[in-house]
Amino acid sequence: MEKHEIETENFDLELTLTCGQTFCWNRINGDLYGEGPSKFYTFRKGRLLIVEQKDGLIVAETDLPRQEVIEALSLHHDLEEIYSTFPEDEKLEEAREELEGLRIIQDEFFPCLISYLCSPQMQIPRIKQMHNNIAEEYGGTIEYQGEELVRFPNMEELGGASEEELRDLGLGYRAKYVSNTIDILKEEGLSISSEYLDAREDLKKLYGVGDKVADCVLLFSLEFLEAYPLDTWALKSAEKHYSFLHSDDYEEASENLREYFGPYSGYAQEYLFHAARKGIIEV
DNA sequence: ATCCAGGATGTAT
DNA sequence: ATACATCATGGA
Repeated sequence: MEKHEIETENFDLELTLTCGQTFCWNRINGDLYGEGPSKFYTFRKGRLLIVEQKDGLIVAETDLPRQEVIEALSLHHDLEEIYSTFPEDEKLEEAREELEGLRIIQDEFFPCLISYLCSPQMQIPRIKQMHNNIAEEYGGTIEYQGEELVRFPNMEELGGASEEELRDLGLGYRAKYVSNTIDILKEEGLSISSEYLDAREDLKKLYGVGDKVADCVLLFSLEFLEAYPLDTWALKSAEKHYSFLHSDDYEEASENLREYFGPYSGYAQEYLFHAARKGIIEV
């Protein structure tokens, strides 16, 4: 594998990978959400990508081209430019200061989609557990310095799994979401509009994909940075701190929040979501 | 035991 | 359009 060194500013690898936005990365030699060295891996295009941070330097080991590493970690995002589009907002600035270096990263479409199909009514560590169960059962492993690294399967590989088998991995009723969605993808394919609102409707053609899951996939994989996923945390937070934007109707609340936070609303959502979860701002 | 977790679907109104 | 039950599973 080649080694790439990439200088970064305003990037916290540990925070970015462990905040709950991605289920596609693992910690080497430890639990992603637990203790262990700040060294992580994922697979992209079937190839291993290992990353660690040494101060302002990102060191990557991979056979992937350098540009792929940059895109995987969203190192091409200009955070100052993004921040400059935010409204003057006390809660957001508070969250942003506490979460310095948190970026929204871009995972591969298929593993991202599958993990968010598993997300309804489920806690974040358990979604990660399901993701890894699927990887261990249907993907492959590569040995790296004595440790078995798990690779998430592609659509063809996971397509062989029955609903019953997926259920046995702990997916519960979400097993049907995964197996039906893979059937749809294999039989009909899916074209996704470049327009945000249309893209969300496109994704909702998949079984088990509603507004929230669609927004997550759009934000965390397809780089629609205006997407504002409205999960229970975001809703509680919006209800408390942004009651003038809140609505019980998803589309109405979404529209209000996106109007308020601007073209990079997804970044605002991520800071507020994580701040709420960590208790930085009360919910 | 009862409740709840990054919600979505099916059905009845 | 809107309301409501239902959907698995495990941990608190």
